[in-house]
Amino acid sequence: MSQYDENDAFEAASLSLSQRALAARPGGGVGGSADYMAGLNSAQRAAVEAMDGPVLMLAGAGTGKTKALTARIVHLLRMGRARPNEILAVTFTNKAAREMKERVGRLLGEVAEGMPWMGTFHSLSVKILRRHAELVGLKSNFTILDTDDQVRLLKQLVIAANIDEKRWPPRMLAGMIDGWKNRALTPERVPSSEAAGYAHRGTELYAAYQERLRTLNACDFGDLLLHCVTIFQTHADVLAQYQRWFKYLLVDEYQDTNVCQYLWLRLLAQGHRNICCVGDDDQSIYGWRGAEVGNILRFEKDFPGATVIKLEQNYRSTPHILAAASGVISANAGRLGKTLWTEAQAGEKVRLIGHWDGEEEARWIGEEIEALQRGTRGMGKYGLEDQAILVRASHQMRAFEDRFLTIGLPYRVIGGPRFYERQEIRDAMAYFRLAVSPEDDLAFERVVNLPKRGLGDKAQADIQRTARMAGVSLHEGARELVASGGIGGKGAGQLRAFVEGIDRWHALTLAAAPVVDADDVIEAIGAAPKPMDHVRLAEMILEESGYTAMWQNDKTPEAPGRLENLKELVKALEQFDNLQGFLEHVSLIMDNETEDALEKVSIMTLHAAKGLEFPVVFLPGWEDGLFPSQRSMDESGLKGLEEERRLAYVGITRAEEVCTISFASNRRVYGQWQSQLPSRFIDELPANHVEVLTPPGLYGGGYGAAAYGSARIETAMDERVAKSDVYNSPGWRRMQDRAAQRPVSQPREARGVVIDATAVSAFTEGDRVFHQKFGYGIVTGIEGDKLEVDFSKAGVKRVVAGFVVDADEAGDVPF
DNA sequence: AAGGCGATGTTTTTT
DNA sequence: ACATCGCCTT
Repeated sequence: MSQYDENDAFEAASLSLSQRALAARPGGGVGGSADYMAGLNSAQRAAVEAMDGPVLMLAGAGTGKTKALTARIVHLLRMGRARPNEILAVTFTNKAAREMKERVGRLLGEVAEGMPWMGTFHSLSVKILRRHAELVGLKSNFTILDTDDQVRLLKQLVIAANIDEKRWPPRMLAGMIDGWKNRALTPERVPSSEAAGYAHRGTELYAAYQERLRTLNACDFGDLLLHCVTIFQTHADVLAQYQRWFKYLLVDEYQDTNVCQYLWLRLLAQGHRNICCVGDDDQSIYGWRGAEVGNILRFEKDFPGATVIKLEQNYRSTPHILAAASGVISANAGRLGKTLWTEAQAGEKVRLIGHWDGEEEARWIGEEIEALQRGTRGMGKYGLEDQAILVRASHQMRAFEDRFLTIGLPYRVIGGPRFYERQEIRDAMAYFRLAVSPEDDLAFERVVNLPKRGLGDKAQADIQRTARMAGVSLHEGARELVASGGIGGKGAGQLRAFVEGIDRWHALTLAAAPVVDADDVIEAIGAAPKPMDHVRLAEMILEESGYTAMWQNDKTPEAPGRLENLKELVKALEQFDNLQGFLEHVSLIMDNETEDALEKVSIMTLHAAKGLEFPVVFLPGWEDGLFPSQRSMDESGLKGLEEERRLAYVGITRAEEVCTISFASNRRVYGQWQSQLPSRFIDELPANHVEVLTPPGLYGGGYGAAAYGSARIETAMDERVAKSDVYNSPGWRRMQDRAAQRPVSQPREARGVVIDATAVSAFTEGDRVFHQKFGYGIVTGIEGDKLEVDFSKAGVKRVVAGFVVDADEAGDVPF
C-alpha cells in the first residue's frame, strides 16, 4: 500500500483518531499535567504551549527538539485546536517523517495513520500537485524523474542544440537548473546576469527542458515544489483553500530550507501565521545544495512578533564535549547564538591525536575500538554498535574498510549509494515501469539493449526516428519498425521479442492489479493469462528479459551482491498492492534502513551523521584541505569555511561520552602523497577540554610530547619538518616503492552487503573462496582464523576466515 | 556492436 | 589511485 495513495486526506479519514484521542483523556490537556508534557523542561514546555502565531524553536544539538515537536503536535490535538488532518508537519527526509509519526502515535496511544499531512516537502508536494496538476500543464498521473533520467533527457536537448557536450556537460546544466529551481526561478525569471552561463544558452535549454517534461507528463524533484509554489502564486483560490485547511504548520530542520521551500511555507502560513519552525543555525550544512541559512536567521523579520524559544539544555554529551563544540562554533560570525549546557558528569576530555599517515590512523582507530569494546581503556566498555567513525569525504572510508576487513572488525557503512540508486535497481525499475506504462520512453531507452540484444546506436536511432515520425512511443515505434522490416536480421528477432515481452508484461499488470475485479479484467483482455500477483510478475519480468541471467553470467565480484539486491527489491514488492504503487513509492523514498542486529562499528560522512548520536565517536582526517575542504573554501570562501566549521560542530556534538579527533601528517590524495597540516579547527578547540594523546609510532616524540596550547603550532611545524626528513629518507622511499608494487587494485565492495563475521567455516589450502570486497581467490595458507588468499583481482591478502565463503556458495545465488 | 584504451575529474546528498 | 566516459578499434 502506497504511502501516497490518493485517499482524500481532506476528508474524514482521521476524525475517528482525533475523537478517540481526545476522548481518551476527558478534560485532558487542561493545564500542564498531561502525560505528553511529562519530562519536558521549561523551554520545551514553552515551545509546546506557544500555539498561536509564528514560533521559532532554536534547538541546539541534543536538546530534545523532536520530543518538543511531537509533544506540540499532541498538544494541538488534545487542546482541540486542530484535527489530525489539519496539521501540516514537514520534514526533509522520510526517516524523519517516519520517526515523527511513530512518536506522535506513541504519545497519542494510536497509530498516527490519521496524520495525512505529515511528510517530506516532496511527498506533500506530490500530494498537492496530483490534485491540481492541470494548472501547470500536467496530468495528475505524472511520473517523477530521478536524477539519472533528468541528465539523460538534458543530454538529448544539449545535443539537439548543437552544443559541445564535452565543454558543457549536461550534468552541469542539470546542476544549474536544480539551482534555479531551488531558488524558485522559472525559466523566464532567471536573472539575465546568469544567462551567460552554459554557453549563453542555459535559460533557453531550461525552457526547452521544461517543455519536454510537460510533453512527457513528468516532473523532476525540483518541479514538485516549484509547481506547487507556482500554483499557490497564480491561483489565489487554491492557495486560500489550503491556508484554511492547514490550521497549524510545523517545520523540522528549518535551517536546511531553500528559497523555494521557504516560499512554499510562507504562502501556506500567510493568514493565520501559525507556523512553528524548528532548527539550529549552527547545524546548517547543506548550503551547497541550496539551503539558505538566511531563512532561519531572518525568521523574526519574516514573521514579525514571532516567539523565539531556545532549547539549550543538552541531554546528550558530557561538558567537555559540549565545550569543545562550543569553542569551535564560536569562531563563526552571524549566529543566532546559543549556549549549550548540561547537568552531566565531566567525563573524558576530547582526545586529540596525530598520526604519521592515513593508514596508521585507521590502524590506531581500529585498535582503539577493540580496546573500548573490551573495556581496557579505563573508560568503560562500549559495544561496536556504540561506536562511529565520521569522515568528511566518503573516500576516507576506504582506509577504514580495508583495515577492518583485514582485522575482521565488523562495520557498516551508513549512507553510500542509496538502494534505489544502484544500477541494478534502476534497471529493474525501468523494466517495471515499462510493464506498467509501455509508453515510458526513458525506461525503454534504458533497457532496450540491456542485457545486450544486439541493438546498438544504429538500431536505437532507427527506433527513435520511426517513433517520432509516427508520433508514438518508442515501444510502438519499435513495433512498427519490426513489422515494416526496417531493421536488420539479428536485431530484428530480439527487438520483436522485447516489444512482445513488454506487451505481455503490461497485460499481466492489468490482470494483476485489481484483485477484486480480476475476472472482468481478464475477460476484457480476452486471451489474457491467469491473474498473477505482482511479486511473481516482477520475478518473471526480470527472468524473461534476461536481466537476471545477465548478472548470473557476470563473473565480477560485485555481481552476487547485485543479484542479492534484486532479490531484496522483489521482496520489498510484497509490501505493496501492485507495481504502480511500488513505483510511486520508490520514486520518492530511499529505504536504506537495513537494521541488522549484528554488532558493528558505523562508518559514515559527517553529513550522514546529522541527527544521530553515539557514545563513542572518532573524527579522523582533521587536516586543512581535507577538513575544512579546500574545495569548499575555494568555491564559497568564508561562507564555505563557516559551513565546514558547522560540520565540525555537528561532528563533535554527535558524541555522548568519548570523542576522539585525529589527523595525519601524510595522506595520499588523488594518488599523490601529500604532507598535511592539522586542521585550523584543531586550533579552535579550547585547550582545557582537550587531552592530547601520544601516537603509538613514536616518530621522534609525537604531538603528545608537547604541551598543548599556543606552543602546539610551533611543535606541529617542527614535527612536520622532522617528519618530512623521514619522508625523504631512503628508507621511506623504499617503503613507498614496496607499497607501490603491491598489487592493490581492490574492487570497491557493493555497499550494504551484510558481512557475516560470525560464520566459521573450515577451509583448506587450495579452496576456491569468495570475498565481498576482493572477489574470488584461492586459499594459499591458513593461520588460526586468518587465511592467506590469492585473489584473482586483488592479489594476495590476509583475511579473516569469517569474511570469505566457499566460492561455489557465492556463485550460486538463487533468484 | 562491443570491448579495450586513454583522457578526465574527482566533497558533502535528499527527494 | 581510480573510476567513469567517450572514442577508437576490432
